[in-house]
Amino acid sequence: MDISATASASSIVFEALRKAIIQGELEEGEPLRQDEIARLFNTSRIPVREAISRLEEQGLVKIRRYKGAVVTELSPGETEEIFNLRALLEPEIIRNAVPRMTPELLAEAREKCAAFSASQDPMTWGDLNRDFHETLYSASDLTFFKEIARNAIDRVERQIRAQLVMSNGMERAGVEHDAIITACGAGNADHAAELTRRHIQGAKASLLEHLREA
Amino acid sequence: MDISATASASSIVFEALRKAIIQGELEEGEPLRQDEIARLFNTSRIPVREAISRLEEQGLVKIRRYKGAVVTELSPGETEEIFNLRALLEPEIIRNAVPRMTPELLAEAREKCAAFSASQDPMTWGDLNRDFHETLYSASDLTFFKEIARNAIDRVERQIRAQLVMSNGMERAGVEHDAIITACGAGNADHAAELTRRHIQGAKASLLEHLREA
DNA sequence: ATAAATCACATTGGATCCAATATTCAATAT
DNA sequence: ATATTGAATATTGGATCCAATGTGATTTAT
Repeated sequence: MDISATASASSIVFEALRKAIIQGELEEGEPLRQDEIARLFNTSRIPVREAISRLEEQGLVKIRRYKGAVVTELSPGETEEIFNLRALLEPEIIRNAVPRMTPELLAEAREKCAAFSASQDPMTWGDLNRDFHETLYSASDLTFFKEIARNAIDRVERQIRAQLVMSNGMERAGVEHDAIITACGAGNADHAAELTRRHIQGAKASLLEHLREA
Repeated sequence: MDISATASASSIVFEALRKAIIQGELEEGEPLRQDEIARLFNTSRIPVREAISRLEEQGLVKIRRYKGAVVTELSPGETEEIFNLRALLEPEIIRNAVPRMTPELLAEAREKCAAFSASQDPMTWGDLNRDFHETLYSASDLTFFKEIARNAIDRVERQIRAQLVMSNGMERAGVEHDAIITACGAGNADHAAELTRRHIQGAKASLLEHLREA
């Protein structure tokens, strides 16, 4: 079933560009050339333009007429605001998710958590971190909350990755992940939510401190 | 300055379709025919398709490949979730806005508030209501919060309008607006935030009750 | 008469082409 | 030498055309 659900060219390009942006392969402020992208995907500029339109609606790029699209740049103040948004939304997602977590899902999340802490390769930290959180969130049925949170995370994913590699970012994240999943396992939704909020606020604080130094 | 900032065809079509959807001119589930829309705006299907791509990213339409786009339908559960999202975000926007409100802005908001309560034409209630809230929010500098809130409101604008015309919707909204703006005028940000939260929760409750009846 | 198959039409997805604007760089004037 | 103008090039926005898929009516077989 679900035959012929092949993705359209436009959605393939969209997902690929999204990934390239949040992974930092495309720098902030870097222009997206339609022709170049079209050649890259063996397609025409039409699907590329639809993909770029979508990216702008997601806030990942800015379009200026006849000038093209560039990867959105965030000021420290804007970064802080998005972390505050996350600190408001994601605890609610966790609170909703905890009573819906099956033993299987908890086991999977523990694996992801361990994989994150065990990884030695900084290139994978961002993905493993996100993978862990998304696994927890997947138990929640708050589809819109998750949609917004996903977009908020997308917008600051680059900074999250930066935060992980700096000072004791990984170490602290690992400890906090352990605490969150313990609370989830104990079925303590409120505590898991509060830990998630602090996890996000903590990341924000250390990130902003780092930005101030630089 | 800022000459030649003419809007592209695609953004004109996007805004027009967005308006048509949130105002209910296009029914839930109604298909959007690219050709028809293109003719309507004296343009080709290309800008129309970019506009529709944007609308999907905003959640206002759903696209199914080779079948086209239809106006998104919301279940009562989804409607409730979006109101809960609003109840989380909009109080924060107000809390942030209150200390930034100038006397001029307060005066403008009072006018909008009065215009809303005074209007006898149900067709205008939705716009006047939104106009009032947006005026208050405009004082806030939480651009992302406002962006998300705007989208959340877009998605349930139809239901908000329905809620206003039913039972004592207008009357209650008028009273609650008065209380909110009084708190804003007094500089009591926390109280204004709490009143906003209750305003949204109240609208949600009466809307859901109405949906259960029908 | 009914159900399956087929064909014509409608609609969307994508490619190619043209127009409008921006950018670059050389030529010219001061 | 530097600033300015203007042409050549690059890039985006939009129109038109073609291919792929869906839809609905009609035909045909049972």
